Amino acid sequence: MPDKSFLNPTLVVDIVLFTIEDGDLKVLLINRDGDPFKGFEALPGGYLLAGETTKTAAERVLKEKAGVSDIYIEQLYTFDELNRDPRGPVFSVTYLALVPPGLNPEEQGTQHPKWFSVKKLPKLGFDHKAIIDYAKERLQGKIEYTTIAFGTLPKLFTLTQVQQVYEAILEKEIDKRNFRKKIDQLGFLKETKQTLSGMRQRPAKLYTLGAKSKTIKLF
Amino acid sequence: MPDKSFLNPTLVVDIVLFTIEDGDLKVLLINRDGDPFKGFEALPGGYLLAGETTKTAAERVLKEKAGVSDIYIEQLYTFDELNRDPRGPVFSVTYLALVPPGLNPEEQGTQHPKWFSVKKLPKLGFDHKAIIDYAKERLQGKIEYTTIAFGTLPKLFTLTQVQQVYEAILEKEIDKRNFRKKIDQLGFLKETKQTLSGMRQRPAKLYTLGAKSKTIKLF
DNA sequence: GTAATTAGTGTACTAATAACACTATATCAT
DNA sequence: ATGATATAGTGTTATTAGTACACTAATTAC
Repeated sequence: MPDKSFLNPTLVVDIVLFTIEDGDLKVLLINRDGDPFKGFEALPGGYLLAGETTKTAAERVLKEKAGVSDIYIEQLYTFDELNRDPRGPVFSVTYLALVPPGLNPEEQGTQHPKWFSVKKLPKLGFDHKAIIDYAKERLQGKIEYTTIAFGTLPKLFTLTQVQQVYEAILEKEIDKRNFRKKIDQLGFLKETKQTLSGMRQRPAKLYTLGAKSKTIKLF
Repeated sequence: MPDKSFLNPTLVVDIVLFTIEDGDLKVLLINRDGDPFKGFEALPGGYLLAGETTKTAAERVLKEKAGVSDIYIEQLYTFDELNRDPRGPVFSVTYLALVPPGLNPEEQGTQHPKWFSVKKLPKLGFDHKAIIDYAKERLQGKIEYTTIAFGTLPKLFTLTQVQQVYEAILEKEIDKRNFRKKIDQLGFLKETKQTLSGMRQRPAKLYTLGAKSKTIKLF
């Protein structure tokens, strides 16, 4: 066991919760009501409780602060710059999480979290800007060879919605026919008999994510 | 700051140091001379010292236990199962590191580390088997789109050596002409005027890694 | 019933990948 | 010296994947 010359930093978790809204990748942030970085926005996060792993703690924080559970979550990176918190060495085990759109976190959480487009982020406390950038890179990387993108979609979705997710995350336009051709030949989507009608246009077929869909080579 | 109901686990670093020897991916392990897991092999690792980040600590441990420095190293994952250490909650921030072959760690380190092929690992303590598996997956993934493989090669190397590294890491054979064609069209290797002679065959040209070589799309 | 809006579809060209075998140049043995 | 051995080095063809591009279909709104 470590003696006095060893360092045992405080450990926290911080979560980068993304969603796609209006074709834009958005991240959930909470305005800090105390020092340090009072008045700045910051990622939802917190300390570990006894008996918690970092993942359990991250899931609890998401439930408490954003009212979400049972969503896609994966460990991102451990940020450990010694001066990342002015109070002393606080290492942050960070998580990347995804929710479908339509969630109104302001009504759910206790600290009034809000969605911000990653394209115009406000002033952020700590190293949270770097954490969000890293999370975005991870998401952009993994969308190419996993089905992670479907974490931002409801259980039933249209092909246009899928394409919009890819376009928002990759920040580029994709040709509709080529996109559908590739989705089709990968064969991990299951067509349902339902359609999405009520729009002022032709109804779109609804799909679900099939079984064999974790590490297929995508784009 | 956390009060008594918060958990502040002990933090350690563990390093998965790989090399390629005889066409095989090998990992450096140290036989444990104390409990827990006395007599089992384990990854080199240790506690943080005051003023260290996890990366600094990992580099120090590598220097102390394997006698290596200035090598490729990247953070891998933070393992935090509550029962991964029988003594209590000990979270491990793990690193993936690479060295060129030819290093004899047994003569360098104080605790007689040895190379083991990842294909036939001995009994390992803690969750170190899972950590090595994860490191291997990361390496296999990153070799496809980065130049990480060159971390296991000396500054000057032949194309055959490069191919052997790819074959060892990906655990499959690659066609020589197709391999060289792709390496050539990616254009991040610089031919030198030196050759590797003294073998009982035609001398091979020696190459170095060029500048623009971090995130090129490879295989 | 006509305008507006998004859903849904195929073909031709280009680029990347995969399969495949021989010649070149050194050392070694005699 | 010369022939055997061992690895270095090199092109072509066939297949597969990726890219560019424009019209018809089905619904709702007026």
